[in-house]
Amino acid sequence: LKPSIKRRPDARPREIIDAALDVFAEKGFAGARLDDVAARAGLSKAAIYLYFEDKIALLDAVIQDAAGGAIESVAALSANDRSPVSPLLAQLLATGARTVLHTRLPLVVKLVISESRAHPEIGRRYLATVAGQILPAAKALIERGIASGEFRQIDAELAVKSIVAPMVLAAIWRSVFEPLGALRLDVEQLASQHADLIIRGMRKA
Amino acid sequence: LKPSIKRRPDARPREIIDAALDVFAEKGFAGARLDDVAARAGLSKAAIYLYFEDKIALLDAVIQDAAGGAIESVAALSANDRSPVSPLLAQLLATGARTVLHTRLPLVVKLVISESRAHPEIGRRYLATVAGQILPAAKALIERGIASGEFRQIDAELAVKSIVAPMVLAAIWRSVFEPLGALRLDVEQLASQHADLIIRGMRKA
Amino acid sequence: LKPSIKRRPDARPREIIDAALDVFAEKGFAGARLDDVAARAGLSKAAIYLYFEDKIALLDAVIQDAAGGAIESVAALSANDRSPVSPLLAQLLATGARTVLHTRLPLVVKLVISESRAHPEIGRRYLATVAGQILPAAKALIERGIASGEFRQIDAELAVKSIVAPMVLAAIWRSVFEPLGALRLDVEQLASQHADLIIRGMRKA
Amino acid sequence: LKPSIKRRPDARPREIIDAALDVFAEKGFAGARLDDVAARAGLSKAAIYLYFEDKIALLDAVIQDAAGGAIESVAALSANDRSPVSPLLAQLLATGARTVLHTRLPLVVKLVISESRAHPEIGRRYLATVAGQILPAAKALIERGIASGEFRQIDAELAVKSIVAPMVLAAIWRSVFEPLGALRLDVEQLASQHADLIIRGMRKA
DNA sequence: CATGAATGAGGTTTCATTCAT
DNA sequence: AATGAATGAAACCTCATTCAT
Repeated sequence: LKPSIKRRPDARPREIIDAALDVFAEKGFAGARLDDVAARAGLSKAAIYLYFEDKIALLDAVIQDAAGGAIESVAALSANDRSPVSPLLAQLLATGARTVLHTRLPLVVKLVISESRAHPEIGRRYLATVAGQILPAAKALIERGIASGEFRQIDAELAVKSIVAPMVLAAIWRSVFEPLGALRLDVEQLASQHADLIIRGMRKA
Repeated sequence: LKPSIKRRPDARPREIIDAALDVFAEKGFAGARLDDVAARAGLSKAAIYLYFEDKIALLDAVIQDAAGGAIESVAALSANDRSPVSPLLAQLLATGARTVLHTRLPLVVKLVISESRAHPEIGRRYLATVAGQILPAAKALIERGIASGEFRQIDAELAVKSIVAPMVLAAIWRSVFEPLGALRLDVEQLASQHADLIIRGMRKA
Repeated sequence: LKPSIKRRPDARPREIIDAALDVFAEKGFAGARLDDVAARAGLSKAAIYLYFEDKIALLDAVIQDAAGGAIESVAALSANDRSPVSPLLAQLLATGARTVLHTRLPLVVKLVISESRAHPEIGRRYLATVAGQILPAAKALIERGIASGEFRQIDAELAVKSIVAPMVLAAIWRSVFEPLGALRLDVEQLASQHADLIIRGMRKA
Repeated sequence: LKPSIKRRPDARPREIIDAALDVFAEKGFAGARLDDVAARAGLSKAAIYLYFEDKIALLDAVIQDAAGGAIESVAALSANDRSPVSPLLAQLLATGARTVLHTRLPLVVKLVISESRAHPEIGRRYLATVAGQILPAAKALIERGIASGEFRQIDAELAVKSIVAPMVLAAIWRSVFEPLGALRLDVEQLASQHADLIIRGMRKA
């Protein structure tokens, strides 16, 4: 909080986190070397310790950092209260597609999948902040649709998974398989067609 | 200095692979210690090297081993030629659910997701053997449904992803989030309801 | 966890090389433990890797380091151009004796003999730098003696070996047999008497 | 000592020793793997332990085995008592050359040079059996030549080294440098010319 | 604030050696 | 007599972490 000399007000942690996400996603947490993180961030390895207690504290920061952005996206949905649900779901998937395409959340998802077993606290924190926000929000939407007669009587909890699963798949596809040479996945098309299929599937009659 | 234990037949590679899958899934490949693999397999660390060239050869074996089983499941589907497609898709998902529940494929899926970036050959081999078998088979099914007029004109390639995505999600859920304390996912119900939703969604009018 | 010791200038590689030569000469390359090298150099084992890629890179450095010194000794000889050759040969042997007695080249010679088969590049590098300098220089000297009528018509190539062989023997004797308890060899006397014998042997009539 | 069945009366140790000499000479003692020795001898690694206590016992056997042959060669020389010495020295060198060319003693010499520091007993045994026989025999010859007036008053101990050194050099050259691609050394020519040079050098006036 | 230098702890890999068959 | 299977011990090498500057 001291602007001190002429210096940007510490973009440092940002840069380190960004670099770390890249390296962690590429090599895995245990396989990543802080030397590489430092090099990519343009710092010395020792400098990382000025901003982060630990290698694992850095992992935590990387994941929590991404979590923040993800949640905001969904907040908007809960607001709209009385409109029909179907367009909102379509919009949810479209937003998901854009997030998959234009943010680094896919890398974080892969990272969480990879490291949660070995570092449960980190997994739990992510589960609480991300999954714990998005899934209930979506579930509420579906329940509203059922209540309003827009949808048939279905299991809302499971329906949520049916809806979001392709976006998870897309995140993995892009962060894992495309770098391997797999065919590029058209995420927005997938989101759009999936919304269409699922909404028809849930509709009454 | 005791070679001790009488040579159990040639279950050795099997036992090692099983132990390794557990440890790799738990700690990640880089984080796993061969000591732990050996202990869980009831061998000395050095004995692993009698059967596997390398730590990474062991990873490869673990994944190829699981791939084998996964593929057989799908072979059956291509056989049935003239029947309507919808029940086959439902059956595909049901089989997927059972696989997720009763085999260790979910662990392998997580492992592949985690390690493919750092070890591309392994990822590619998996992609070729597993994804390369299942996805085309399912796609062919859907195209047949479209041709026969059972389904609307939709993008078959994307529809496949819509169909299988929840099973991927289930695999991750079980292998990653449930051990963290997440609510248990009823995979068979999910498969069943998802089949219902998607098939309705794809049907003509 | 104590990086301790203040950075001594850049004597580090020197110190490591010196320590390594001792240990390699004593235990052989394969039998030498980097722990011992490190201890003798007053560093941690890991520190060696700050300066040398590899154990074998260290061996290479040890040998190339010694090669440098050895060559300079001979340079002087080629300079004197018109003087009679015999005194130069005597001087060559005297220099050889001093080198055997007062430098660590004998250890390096033993090391090269020991490790060249297993590490051919290293042997070849030494052959090129050391043998490739000394032997031709001496041969040129002898040919000059023959041309000037100082010596009989003999095979110069072989004569060179006759001349230098006792110094090689001396190097081995001192580095291998004396540490075993063999009688001390008076290298300077040997050089002197050998020069006398060989020069008389080569003289005309 | 039981011819038992129809089997050769145990050529086994021989074969193992021969194989071991090759492998030791190539990789050095510490770098050699008993697996390789076994493979080259056509046995299993474990079988070696039926004939030799230890890896080092095998090294000892290898060296002692070669020592035996070497000594016999020289025995003949001491017998001839009254003849002039010069031809005997020439013959000594000729025999040395043949030994260098047609036996595996050069490999043993290199091995002794390489391993004596790390395994002094072995070096000492070799020194006693080989050097301890040849050098004194040669020295006696030279002293006889001095006494009979054939040679000048020279230091016999050193003269011996002057005489044999080229054969040591030849042994090293052939076992170390020629496999590296160095020019082939004509050992018999060297022995012959060297005998000529040295004998002229020692002669009176 | 930043880093070069250093290291302890630990992991993979190798190998001489042994035992049961 | 012979071996395949097994292992303890150790060696090389890496890397997160720390301190002096």
